[in-house]
Amino acid sequence: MSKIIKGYSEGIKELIAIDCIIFGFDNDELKLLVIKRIHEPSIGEWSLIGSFIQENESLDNAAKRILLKLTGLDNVYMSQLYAHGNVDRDPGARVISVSYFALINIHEHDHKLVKEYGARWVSISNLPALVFDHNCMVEIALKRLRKEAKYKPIGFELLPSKFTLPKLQSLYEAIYQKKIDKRNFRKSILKTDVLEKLDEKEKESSKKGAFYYSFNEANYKKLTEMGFYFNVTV
Amino acid sequence: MSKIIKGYSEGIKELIAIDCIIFGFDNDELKLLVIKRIHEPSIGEWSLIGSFIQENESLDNAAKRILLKLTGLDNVYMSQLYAHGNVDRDPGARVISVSYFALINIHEHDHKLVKEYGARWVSISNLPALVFDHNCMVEIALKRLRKEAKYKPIGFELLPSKFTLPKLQSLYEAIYQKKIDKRNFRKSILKTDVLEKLDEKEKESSKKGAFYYSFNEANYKKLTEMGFYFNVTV
DNA sequence: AATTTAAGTGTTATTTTTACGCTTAAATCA
DNA sequence: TGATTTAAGCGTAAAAATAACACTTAAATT
Repeated sequence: MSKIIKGYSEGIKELIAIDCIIFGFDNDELKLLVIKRIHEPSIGEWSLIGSFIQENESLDNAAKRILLKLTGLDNVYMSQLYAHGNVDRDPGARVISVSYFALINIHEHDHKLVKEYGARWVSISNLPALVFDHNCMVEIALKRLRKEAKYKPIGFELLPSKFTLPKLQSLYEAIYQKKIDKRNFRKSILKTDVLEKLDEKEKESSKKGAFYYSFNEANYKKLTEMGFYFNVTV
Repeated sequence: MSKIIKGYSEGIKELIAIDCIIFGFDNDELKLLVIKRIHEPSIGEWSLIGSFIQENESLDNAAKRILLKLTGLDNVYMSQLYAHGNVDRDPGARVISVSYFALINIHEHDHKLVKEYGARWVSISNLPALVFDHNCMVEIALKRLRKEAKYKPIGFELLPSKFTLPKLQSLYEAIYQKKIDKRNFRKSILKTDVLEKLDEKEKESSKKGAFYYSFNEANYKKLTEMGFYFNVTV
C-alpha cells in the first residue's frame, strides 16, 4: 500500500489565479466585461479580468480585490464558480484558476477605471474568442446565472435600485434569451411579494410611462426565514 | 492606477489539496467514508480523504487517483464541488483545497483497502466532527447531492446494477431525510422511462419479493438527446 | 380631436403535484 | 393445507402551478 496522504513538505506548490466573469445589463442586453491581455502569451487578445492571489489573501478576497480595482465597486454580488485545473490550460505556466462570477449595476461602476484598464463591455450574444479556457468559464457562469435567477432574486443586482417591470422582464429575456409572456411574468414576479411599487413613473420608453418598483431586501430576508422560496417562471 | 494583472513571476505559489467526499448507501443509510488523520496537526482526528496534487496532474485526475487508491474503484461518478481558500483553513500550512464528491456502490469497493487505510463508513445522520473545514465541505456536498438527485439520475451510482424500487425509494428517503409516498415515487420514477424491469425478484426483504430493475444508461442518453429531462419528485 | 405607443390587466385550459387505502403474492405458522 | 403475516404493487381525485391568450388605458404627439 502506497501512501495517499502526504505531509505538507511532500506537496507541490502552484500558481493560483482568480478570473472574474463580470456581468452587466445595458440597453436590454446582458453584457460581459472583458479586457485586453497585457502579458505573453496571447498578449493583446481578449480575456477575463484576473490576477494571482496574494500572500494571506483568501480566494474570495482576491476576487473582491480584482472587482474593486477594475470597477470601483465594493459589496457586489459575487459567487465562486469553479476551479479550473487542467495542466495545460494556460500555455504560459501551470496555473490553477478559480473563476468567480459577479453581477453589477453597469450604470454605477467606475467607467473611467474600466477605460483605463482597456476593458470593454461585450454583449453575451456576440462574445469574442477569449484566451485559454475563458470562454468555457463564461459558459459555466451563464449556466449558473440561468439556474440561480429562477430561484434567487439575483437579477436585481444587475439593475438600478429603481426599475420598471418591463425593464425587469427585458433582463430576464436577456438572461434566458427568449421572449416571456408579459402577464405571466408580472404575476410570477409580483406574487413573490418582494417588489415595492413606487409612486413614480419612468417616462423615457413609453408615452404612458411605467411605474418604478424597488426590491425590498429586508422583506425578502424576512420571508426567506419563514420558508419563502423565491421562484420565477420564465 | 495600480496593476491588477501581473506576470507569472509576480504570482505566489501555494499548496493545493484535493479532498474527497465519498458517499455510499448501505443498510438504508447514506454513508460517508472518513479516515483518521496521520499527520500533525489534528493527528488521529476524523478527516475526509485527501492529498496534494502532483506535478502534471489535473485537479480531476488527482481526485480520481485518490479514489482509486482508497477504494480500488475506477470510472466513478465524481464532480468538483468547491475551492476552499480561506487563509487559515488548515492550521498546518496555507493550503487551497478543492473538494470533490463521489458516489460509489458501497458493496463493490475494495473493503480491504479501506481497512488498510484506517478508513470508516459513517452514517450522514450521525457524522463525527471532522478536521478543518471538512464538515463544511460535507454540507456543500449534501446540498449538491440533494439538488442533483432530483434532475440527474445520479442516485443509481449508489446502488448495485440490479435494485428494487423499494430500495431506490429508501435511497431517496436517505438522501432527503424524509418519507416519500410509495405510489407517487414509483409513478415519478417509472415515467422517466430509464428503468428496465427484470424478470427476477429479490426475496430477502419480503415474502412477496420485489422485482429487480436496472438503470438503462443507453436509453437515458438517447432520451436526453431528445430533450428529455430526468425529474424525480420527492 | 385623432393617433400612436407601450403599460397594464384576468380567465381558462393544461399539466404537475399531492393526498390517500386496498389488493396481491408468497412465505411462515398452526 | 388453510390461516396468517409481510411488504409489494397499484389508481384516482383534488389542488396547485404553469401556459396560453387579447383587449383596455394613460399620456404624449400630431
